[in-house]
Amino acid sequence: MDSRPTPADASPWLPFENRRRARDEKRDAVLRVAVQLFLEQGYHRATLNDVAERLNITKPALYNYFRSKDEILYACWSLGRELVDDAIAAIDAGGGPGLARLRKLVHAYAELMATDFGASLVRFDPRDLTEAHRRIVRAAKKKIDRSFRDYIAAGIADGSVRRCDPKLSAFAIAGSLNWIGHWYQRDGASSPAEIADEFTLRLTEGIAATPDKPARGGPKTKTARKASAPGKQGRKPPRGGTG
Amino acid sequence: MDSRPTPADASPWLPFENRRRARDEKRDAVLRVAVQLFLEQGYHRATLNDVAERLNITKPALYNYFRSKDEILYACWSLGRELVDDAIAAIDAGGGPGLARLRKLVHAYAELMATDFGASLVRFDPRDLTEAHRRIVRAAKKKIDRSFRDYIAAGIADGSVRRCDPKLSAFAIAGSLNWIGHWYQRDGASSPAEIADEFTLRLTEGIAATPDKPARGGPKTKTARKASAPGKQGRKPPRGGTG
Amino acid sequence: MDSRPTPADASPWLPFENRRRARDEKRDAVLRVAVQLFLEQGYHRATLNDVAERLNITKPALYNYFRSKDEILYACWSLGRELVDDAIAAIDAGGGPGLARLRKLVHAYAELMATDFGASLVRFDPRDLTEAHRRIVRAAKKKIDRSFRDYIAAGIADGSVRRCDPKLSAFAIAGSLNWIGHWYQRDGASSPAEIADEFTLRLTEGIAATPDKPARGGPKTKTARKASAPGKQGRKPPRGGTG
Amino acid sequence: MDSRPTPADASPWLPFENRRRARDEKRDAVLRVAVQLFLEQGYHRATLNDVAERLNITKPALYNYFRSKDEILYACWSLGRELVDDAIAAIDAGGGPGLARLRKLVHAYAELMATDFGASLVRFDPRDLTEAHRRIVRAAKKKIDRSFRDYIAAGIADGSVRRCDPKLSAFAIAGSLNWIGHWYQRDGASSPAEIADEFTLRLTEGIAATPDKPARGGPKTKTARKASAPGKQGRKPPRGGTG
DNA sequence: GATGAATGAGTGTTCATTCAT
DNA sequence: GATGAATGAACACTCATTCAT
Repeated sequence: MDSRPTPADASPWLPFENRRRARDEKRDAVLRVAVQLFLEQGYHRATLNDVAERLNITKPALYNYFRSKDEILYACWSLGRELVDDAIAAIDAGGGPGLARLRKLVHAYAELMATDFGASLVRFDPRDLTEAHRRIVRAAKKKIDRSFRDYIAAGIADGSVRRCDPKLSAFAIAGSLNWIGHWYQRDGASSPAEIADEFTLRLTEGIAATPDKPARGGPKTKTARKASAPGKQGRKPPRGGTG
Repeated sequence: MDSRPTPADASPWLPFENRRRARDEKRDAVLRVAVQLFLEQGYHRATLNDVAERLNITKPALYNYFRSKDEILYACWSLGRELVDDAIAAIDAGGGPGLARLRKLVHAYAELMATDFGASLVRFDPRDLTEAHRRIVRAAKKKIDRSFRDYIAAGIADGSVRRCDPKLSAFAIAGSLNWIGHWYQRDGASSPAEIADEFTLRLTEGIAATPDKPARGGPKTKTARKASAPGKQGRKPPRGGTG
Repeated sequence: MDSRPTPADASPWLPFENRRRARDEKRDAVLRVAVQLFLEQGYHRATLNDVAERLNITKPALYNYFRSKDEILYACWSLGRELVDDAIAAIDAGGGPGLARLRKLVHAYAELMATDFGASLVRFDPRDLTEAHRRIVRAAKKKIDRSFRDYIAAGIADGSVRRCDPKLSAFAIAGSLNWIGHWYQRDGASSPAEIADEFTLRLTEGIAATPDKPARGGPKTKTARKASAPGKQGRKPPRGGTG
Repeated sequence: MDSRPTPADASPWLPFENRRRARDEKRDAVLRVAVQLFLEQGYHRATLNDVAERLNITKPALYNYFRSKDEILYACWSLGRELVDDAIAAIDAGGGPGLARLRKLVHAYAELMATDFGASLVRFDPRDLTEAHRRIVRAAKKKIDRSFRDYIAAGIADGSVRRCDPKLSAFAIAGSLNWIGHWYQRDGASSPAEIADEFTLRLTEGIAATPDKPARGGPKTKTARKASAPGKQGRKPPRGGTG
């Protein structure tokens, strides 16, 4: 048995396997493995050798796809960013009252935080990037923050959200969500969908105009909601909230 | 102008200065500089040479006070932990309804997150520590988390807090607070006290039994609350909530 | 003039030379240079830089072949051990009376002590090795000692050796031989073969059953025995016997 | 209980003890501890801190008695040398046939090899000394070797020793003896006196003019010779002769 | 496209030695 | 005489990166 987190067949370089998959596929494989390793061991402790080893290739081969270690880091982050951007774009496209949109974002963001690339967004240290990339990261984060605030402001305007400071509220909500990226573990007690459901409810009930009466579950998930009556204590985030 | 964050006179080794301060004072100076540097540049990028240089000593001199780099890291973290423990002890000693205690904790914790040693608690990576220290860290974090939950549970019992899942709520609150350690900057728009006041209000209003009517300001701070009417947009967290 | 003991062409890394020799050849070259340097300067005084320099490579390149300095030390020792083991195996395979086998061993061992890898066996300090390797070393030494004793015991049994304490006699003989590793120098007055001949004679005459009548020269060497009549003072160990 | 090899009271700096002993006494104490540590751990692994610690003093205090670490090493060696010189002087003063004197030397030398300062002579590496000291060491060793050869030559002249090559014989004998310094352990099976007796017998029986008839025991020791008939297997050197 | 081999720059750590007190 | 503190010089080891093949 192979106890490595990534099943060996995730690597397009597997020996005895067709080695002619598209370049992009290989690039993606590098990122999948890298993001995992970076999260698992931390960027500085994880060596390119580790990455290469898990891919059944050698270290210099990585340089066919990336120019440097920090470029890999950036690419990981970038993939995570795309996910958030897509989510935001979809929500924006959907329209609806501010509170609904906020809830959709919270839900999507929470789920993303439970993915490798999503967690990249908050667990990687921008100081490991080049200045150029660092600037891009800063801008992207600002944009995401903007969305939170905009939805809240819109909600206030359309009456779905109580009067409050959008900046600060966005801030508190995002902080809570970001933290998920630090504690979530695949083998934890709660599934990403469950966590997302709960956080959607909890993080918005405080600012909803009509407290306590969201349609419970907001953006529906196909999640098997394992018999937890609303209002009852049921959700179980795996570890302590202090990280 | 000296652009270094620590004013030079923070070092007991300053040339031409009285070198006879106590050993503990020097040890503390090392920690003050180290925690700063670790936060500023990240643990791995900050070298012991950097630390020593800022103290006007040489690298090996550090080994008079600490046995290894990771021991310095642990000592920094340890100091932060003491601060939290003291705060919790004081609150426990004070008694009062669950909600009041929760607010005190939120307030104290938020303020701590704006200090170097406080931020250590959430910004240092336990994987940089020895296994022994890592275990201590884990236990301490669990204990802090416990306090959040206990206060909430007590609040529910005494009627000061609405029925909710203590675990999850503690989780959301602590997540939001921890995040402060990641974005707070000394030169930001809001003072630690202001941030603490706001977070105390916002993070607990959602679960208070009688929403919207906290005595506004919870644990009073002597903070000059610069004319910001409740409900109006006044608080200014420096950067986006997405870290 | 190049005063270095190893002629430059011993290095497969010589500049402007074909660099494509086999990996094992390079590994061996490292060992050849390392053992030399370790004997010459002592393990602690010899740095990996020294080793690398003599090989026209850089220090980290050594890590392609060995994981640590002490692993190099062990590998040197290990090569020496193989030589002894082979000699013993050959003698065991050959059979013959105890005394004859003892003489063969003394002869072979003496000659080995005059080689770099042979001297490793007695000049390297096992305390520089890891515990695991140290155990192997101890076991190997015990096994060699065993052979000396067994041959003596066999000799007593078959009448070729006088009655004596095999343990102690083996001890005295081996001690004398081991010491060769400490004083022998390539540029000394006696060749390894000469030394081996003499020691074979002297160290066994005391315990031979029929004193004074070994076939003079025991295991014949093709050594040019430079006109030294038996009984006359001819052999010239380079330096004093006190090391 | 104190498990350290040297009883604590060997240190003139022991707390609560009269601290006013003579300077030389302290110097000697340093040497006693140093030689022990150097033999125990090896010169390079033993730090001056280790030495100081065992003496209940601090590292710089050592510099009151010695100018450098290698001077301590030399002083240890020097003490050992005195012991041998004294023995030789006594033997020379005593006169007697060559064989008798040789046996006295072998006996005395063997016993010395079982002492810390005696072992210094053969276990310390002269390359750790300054060039000046190294020269002294070389000269001293030559002189000792000279004595062995002289006694043998005298023995041949007076008929007590069989015709042989004095140089080589001295060499083999001394080698065997030196090796004792490498394997002797205080807690071994044989006492120094027993070892000395045995080696005196064995190492000279081969070259005695009338083999097998030494007055058994040569230079008498008061050693309790635990019932071991001559010629029978009785002596038990603790470990293998291969070091 | 991939690799084996090599490197340069750096990092924590050790330790004999010095010096002001 | 003794110490606490500091230092300089080294050293083993790591790792991202390069390059000839």
